[in-house]
Amino acid sequence: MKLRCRDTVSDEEERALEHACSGFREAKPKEVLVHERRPQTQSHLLLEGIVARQSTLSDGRRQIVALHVPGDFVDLHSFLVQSLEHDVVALTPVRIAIFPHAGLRAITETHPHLARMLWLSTLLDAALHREWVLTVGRRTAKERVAHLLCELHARMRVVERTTGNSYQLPLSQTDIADACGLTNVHVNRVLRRLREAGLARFRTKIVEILDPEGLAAAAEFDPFYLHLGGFPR
Amino acid sequence: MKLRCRDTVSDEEERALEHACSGFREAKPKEVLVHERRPQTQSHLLLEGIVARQSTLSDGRRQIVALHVPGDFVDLHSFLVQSLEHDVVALTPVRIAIFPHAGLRAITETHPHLARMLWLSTLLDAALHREWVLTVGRRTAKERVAHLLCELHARMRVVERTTGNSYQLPLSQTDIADACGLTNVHVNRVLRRLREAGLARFRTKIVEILDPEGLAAAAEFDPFYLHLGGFPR
DNA sequence: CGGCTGCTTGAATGCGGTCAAGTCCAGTGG
DNA sequence: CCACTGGACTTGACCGCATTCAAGCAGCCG
Repeated sequence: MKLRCRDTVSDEEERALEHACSGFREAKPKEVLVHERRPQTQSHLLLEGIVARQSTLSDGRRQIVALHVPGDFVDLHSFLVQSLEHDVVALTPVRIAIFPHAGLRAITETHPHLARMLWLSTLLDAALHREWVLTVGRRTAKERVAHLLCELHARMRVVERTTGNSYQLPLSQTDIADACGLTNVHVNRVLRRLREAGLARFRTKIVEILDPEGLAAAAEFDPFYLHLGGFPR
Repeated sequence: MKLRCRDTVSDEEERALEHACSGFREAKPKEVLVHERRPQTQSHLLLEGIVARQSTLSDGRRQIVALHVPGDFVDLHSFLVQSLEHDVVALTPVRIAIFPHAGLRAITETHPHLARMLWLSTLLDAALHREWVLTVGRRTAKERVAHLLCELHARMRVVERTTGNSYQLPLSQTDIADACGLTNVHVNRVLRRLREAGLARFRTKIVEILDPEGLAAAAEFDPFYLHLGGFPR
């Protein structure tokens, strides 16, 4: 639970955070963990698996607005906005830690530094959102998929879910398409092109990055926006 | 400065906030207020005018990732992430209030409720970002432009910058294009179609919404994501 | 006056979507 | 054991929305 090491977290703060956790939960793929527009009284920290935040237009067009890997606070923001404007859905089997809002609120009253760290984690979410706006707004299909593979590689590595240049990514091509603002058919074609270009491979739910520099160049990926550097807050 | 009335702000908190403001600044269109990747020591609250946060790919493709209207804290997040991954640019003549990070940090130590309000404002930013991901990822060109006009109308109304169903929007069509992930040429065509359909008009830097319900329907616009409802935090 | 920026419109191009058919499984049940 | 089923992946052919390229126009300013 001490995954958030962009700044030092004291033992006392770690205990305060553990104290705010009321329990755990598991869920299966496709299960909706949080429904949009329903008042929430707790937030969720992802321990294992992958979850998506997604919105759907009336005619069924679906967009994944964020993907989360283990260690991410999936809906910390519900603590202050009460109800979400999107669904939170498990894409794989997941394990989750639950944090009632009352406890989070108490932390903001008594542990300002820890509160800033939590605030920071929502700011990093926002930075990811902005990069995604850039991606779906201006990058080509090939760049989008390549960028997503690079981003997830970097984020998975932080939480030690990679083995060298490959990592498990138990998503369907349709999931990737909905994250990139493309169709599953076109994602399939793009993945083939990436494979044929010797850049990356995605099969049997495993991503292998064959040419890290080449893939990053093709995506114009620069991990700066992940703000991985630590400094005192 | 008491624009943030989603929850009550006490006199004492208002004074604390005013105390944290170190001064003011003006800038002309196209001026870069904050450069990406440069360490920051202060944040900026927009008082008058419109600013954009934008990223640019190496070949010049530009994406506006956020637009700000008076009353918005443009880069409050620099307080915790130190340097931004995007530029902050004035699109019109602007007037700005400056808040050194030290003062903001002090607020988090001594005014937990005010700190939560500031945190909330960054969460609302993130909610806007997510809606934009949905927009550029899944909406058609016509829907995108219509949605932007609706969103800005709602946001401008909150800060009393509207007169009935019209408001000043001193942006170029290229700015709108870069916000919507389109080209200026196509935005021009879409605006014509919106006008011919009797939905909205945008000329001489003024937006007139001729058919609010029709425009919202065409955009599938629902202001819920703006989280305008107030409740205690 | 020229020069610049932004708006407008037309014609051609192309990226990604749509539609459709077919393949490859893992799971299920006869 | 194999037939059946459903879901995800793959590939091809065609289509269309938005881009690109280009030209012309309007307003503003030195």
